[in-house]
Amino acid sequence: MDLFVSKYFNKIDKKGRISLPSSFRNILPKANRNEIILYKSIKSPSIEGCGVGRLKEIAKRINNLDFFSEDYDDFSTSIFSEIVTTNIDKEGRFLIPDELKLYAGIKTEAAFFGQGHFFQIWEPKQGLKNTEASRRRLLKEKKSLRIMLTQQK
Amino acid sequence: MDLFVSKYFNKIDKKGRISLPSSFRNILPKANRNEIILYKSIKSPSIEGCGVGRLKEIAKRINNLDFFSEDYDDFSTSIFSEIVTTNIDKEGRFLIPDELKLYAGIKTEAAFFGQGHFFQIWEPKQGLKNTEASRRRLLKEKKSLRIMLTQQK
DNA sequence: TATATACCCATTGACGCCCATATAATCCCA
DNA sequence: TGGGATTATATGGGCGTCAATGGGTATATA
Repeated sequence: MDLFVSKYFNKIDKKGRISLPSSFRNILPKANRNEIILYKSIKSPSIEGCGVGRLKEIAKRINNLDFFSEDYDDFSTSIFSEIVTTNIDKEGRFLIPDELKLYAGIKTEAAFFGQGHFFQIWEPKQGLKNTEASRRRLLKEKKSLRIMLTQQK
Repeated sequence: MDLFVSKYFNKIDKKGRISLPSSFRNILPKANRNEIILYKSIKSPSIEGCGVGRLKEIAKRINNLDFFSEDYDDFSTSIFSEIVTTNIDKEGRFLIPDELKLYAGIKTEAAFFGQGHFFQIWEPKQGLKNTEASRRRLLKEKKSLRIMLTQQK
């Protein structure tokens, strides 16, 4: 399995450390298993995270934009300056910067939600609420949902 | 990680020294780790900086402009003649020339914003304002944003 | 000599590394 | 196949190291 799936609820200790779920750690390439990137989600009060490989991919794409255009600056600023890298210690724990904790309303506990190629970190109650809301929205569109789920390759 | 990412707020001491963030220093090649180049940003009241190796990259980009255009001269003059090199001391600090501080409105504190292959130095409040503005512009162009953020490896 | 800058040393707080424990999961063998 | 033994995971805490910052002094340059 090379996708972030399932959800986990972990605690933040006195030093601000929290364990990245083991199954998430195992998805990171062995080369860069001790570092992840975090950034504010654009669409929700949550933190998104993934391995550093994804960042390099983004860097390449931005670098291909016209260097002297306004778009270049906007992307560069909004993405690079907003991204933080954080180290994972030998026990699999990392620090969530205060600014990001604030943004997501996280205090002593956090919920990890697998999202495939990345994951989200939520304040536990809000995260669960969001999951329910998503599900409800989907069920309202049963028709399209059925298409999604029954379609064979 | 070999990219300038995240943002940092450091102080300028009485002697005019300011610490280059540790994560930025580590990106500089060990060979030239005690020297960076600085220049006025063309598009904003900020200072841009990078390792000396990037000079070649900048030259290449300018070279790609039409040699007979006004832009070529303008960029060439504005950038190359404005570049200054500055040394980093054993503690990781350097001096920002007065002219550049003036240009960016920097007094006692400065904000470093990672921009991938280079970084920007801002007067803290203005830097934050600029980040917000960039983000707002990008959100208006949802299409391009989606391209940047959703594409998977 | 006066001003600027580099080098050296010191302080403080944050962070990484190491070790420890409890609980859960897995293994392994009789 | 049952159940003890081993391993893995989440969590707690001590302590040394490093980063950011301050300041004294030597060196250089004008």
